[in-house]
Amino acid sequence: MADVNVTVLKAPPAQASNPGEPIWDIIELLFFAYRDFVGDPDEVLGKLGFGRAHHRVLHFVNRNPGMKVADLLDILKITKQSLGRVLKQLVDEGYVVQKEGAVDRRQRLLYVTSKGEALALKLATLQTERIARAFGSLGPNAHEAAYRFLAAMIDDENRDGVLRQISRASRPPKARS
Amino acid sequence: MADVNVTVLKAPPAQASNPGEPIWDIIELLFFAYRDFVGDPDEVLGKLGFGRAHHRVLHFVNRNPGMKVADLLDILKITKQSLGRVLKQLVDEGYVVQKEGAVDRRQRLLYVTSKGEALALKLATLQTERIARAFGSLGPNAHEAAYRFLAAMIDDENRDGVLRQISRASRPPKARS
DNA sequence: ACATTTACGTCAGCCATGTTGACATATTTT
DNA sequence: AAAATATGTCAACATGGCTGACGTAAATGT
Repeated sequence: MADVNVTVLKAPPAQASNPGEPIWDIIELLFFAYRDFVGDPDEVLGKLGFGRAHHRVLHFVNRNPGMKVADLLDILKITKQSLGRVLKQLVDEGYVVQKEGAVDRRQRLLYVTSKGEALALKLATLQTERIARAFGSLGPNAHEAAYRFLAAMIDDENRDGVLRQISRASRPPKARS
Repeated sequence: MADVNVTVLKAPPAQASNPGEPIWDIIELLFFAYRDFVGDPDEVLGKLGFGRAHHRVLHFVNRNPGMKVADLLDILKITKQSLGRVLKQLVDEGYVVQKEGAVDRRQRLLYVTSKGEALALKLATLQTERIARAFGSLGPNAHEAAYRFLAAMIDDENRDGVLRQISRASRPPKARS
């Protein structure tokens, strides 16, 4: 029996949002919540000589095996030079491999190794524990509420693409010869 | 009549959370939502030669007029050297002023100028528009749901302090001679 | 009264990770 | 054959974290 917190907090918003006035509470909560959220993996990453940039690359490669470098650049919205630096380290240390594309041999399709998958899972588990703890302290529809709120916060132009990518990721192992 | 989006999206979570498995959708949505959220102010800041570090300092000084430097360091969790760099620029360019503490004259209490307040408000308004748009596309209790989710995501040790700080911020103008 | 602690500032240098710009190489497309 | 595409690389620079050392003024403790 895990130590699950099932207390349903009755926390009211700090303010009634007057029209036109900044929504200070959500602005600040996003800052604090995100900082704690991304802070969890830092200790593990630090021991390996990696940073958050490595985490992001490893995460998305793990979730989208066989993705192109260009796709990764699109998701991360950084330059290929910035990506190249951290990607090279991940490849050199055996967390990621690049395979020549079968159909288009210019492509270097990205895959995690088992070592990389293990690390990605370890980091995701840390973050999942925080999320699960939060959901446990809220009502039964907490997951759906969080999903809808976060999805609605994404740029209109990106939202559909992101949601599609999230739902299809890690479904078919994208069988490759 | 503003162009308010009142469509209530019926977006289901991408996955039923199997126990012990990473909650991939929320992990990724946090990444994308936060990136778009903090991206809004960047253009404005860039024109002024400022970055996100300046934004954070300006934001919290605006919200907590008269705060001590030590308090700001606690909130931001950075070193005084890192803070000093951006704070000095904000002071030099007339966005923030430091006043000697009346009771403890070692303290340099921080206040935004009217120029600083105007910028803080401009940036907060950009982010508020995104949040309001999101809430508009969700149900009537979206604000409370988001508040509770984000609060639950904060470290247990910090949560009460953060919530207290959020609720009392900008209430009393902290009258000062 | 004097010693210590506290609040803050500063100098110097390092690191991680973002940027632009230019150029190279292999491969596919036209 | 020429042009476009996918990727890599070199060089230089900016931002914003960090550590360590040191300084100064004011408050606090004995």
